[in-house]
Amino acid sequence: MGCDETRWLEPRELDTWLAFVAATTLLDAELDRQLQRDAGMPHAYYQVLAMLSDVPQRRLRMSELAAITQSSQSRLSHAVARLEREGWVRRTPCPSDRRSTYAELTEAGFAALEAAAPGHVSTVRKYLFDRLTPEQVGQLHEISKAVLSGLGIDPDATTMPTALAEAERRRHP
Amino acid sequence: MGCDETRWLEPRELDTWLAFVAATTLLDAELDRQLQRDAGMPHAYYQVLAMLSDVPQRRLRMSELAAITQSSQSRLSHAVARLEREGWVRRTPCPSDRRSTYAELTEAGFAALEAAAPGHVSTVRKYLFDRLTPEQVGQLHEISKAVLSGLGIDPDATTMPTALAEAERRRHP
DNA sequence: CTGAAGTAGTTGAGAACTCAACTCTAGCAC
DNA sequence: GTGCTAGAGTTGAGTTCTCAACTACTTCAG
Repeated sequence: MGCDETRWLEPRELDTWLAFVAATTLLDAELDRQLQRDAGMPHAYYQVLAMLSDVPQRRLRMSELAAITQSSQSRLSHAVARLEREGWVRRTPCPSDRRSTYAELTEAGFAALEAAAPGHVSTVRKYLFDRLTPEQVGQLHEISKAVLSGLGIDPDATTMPTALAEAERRRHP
Repeated sequence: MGCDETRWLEPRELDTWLAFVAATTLLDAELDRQLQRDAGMPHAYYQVLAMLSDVPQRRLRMSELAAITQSSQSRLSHAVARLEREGWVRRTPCPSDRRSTYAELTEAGFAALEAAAPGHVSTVRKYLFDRLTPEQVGQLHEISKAVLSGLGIDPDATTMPTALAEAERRRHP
């Protein structure tokens, strides 16, 4: 019969897949562990602070912030609630659209980020960039962008200047 | 002063890092969503069943299983508890070492895996391998192995035959 | 202006994970 | 043998995340 239409992974693909899953799983765990231990926050929260720090006025609407951190609205809402309890982020209502809320990095939040950054960056170096040749960095960039576009994401939207332009354009089309 | 010894990421590296984090975060979320929706299990649990299915007798010691699924012992213990409640895995004591426990795939577990596999594989294809050229698959494999070895993992240990040999050798050195 | 549909954000319940503390067993020194 | 250190696994508390339901506001058709 015409059963089993599934196109399984070829051996090369399977090996690649298993290695890729293992590498990303462990790398992510390592990043979380380092940040949690040394800075008291998981990687996802670091990203929130980092994105806010890199933006004019150090504030963004919740939905913009969710978009550039690859977070669901719900997840971001819980995250910001925690960051706010910590005193690292402040929520303020948006005057022009009263549905919206600004998330704004506080001084304490900026200080926490500055304290966390060196350890985080050196972890990223240690486990990723130090192991790769310059060509491999380029390859990884291309591969990541290819995957992103497959997920319906404009690959430039993960880079701050463009991410902002995107968000801006979305509001004033 | 000689402060700020941190070697920050260069622009190329930063772009690569942001794209990589975004891609892996979203890809992982997509895999979890697909499996949770269509098979009632997260990706991590799928991996447990998949690894067990691929092994003689469809059973492994908990610690071996933890190693090849990149899981902490605690995480695996919780996971297997859930899979056991579901009737997909059975725990049996190991006679030769009474500290150890076997996790064994049940018939129902095998059936659940068989039912889940096509959808999972086609998601992996759709969002990863379909977007990559054959060269990029090779590059991704090399990059993943480089990262794994940086994490102190033998990259071959994610491939089943070798993973078993490793575990075997560890027991009878 | 009214109401329908869409957008922004929050909330609560439950699932999954982390960390540290714990039990039980093995292997080894003496 | 006795005691000591190490290994295998579990547990519980606390944290983060997901999903679905919800509120509140905006936009736009008519």
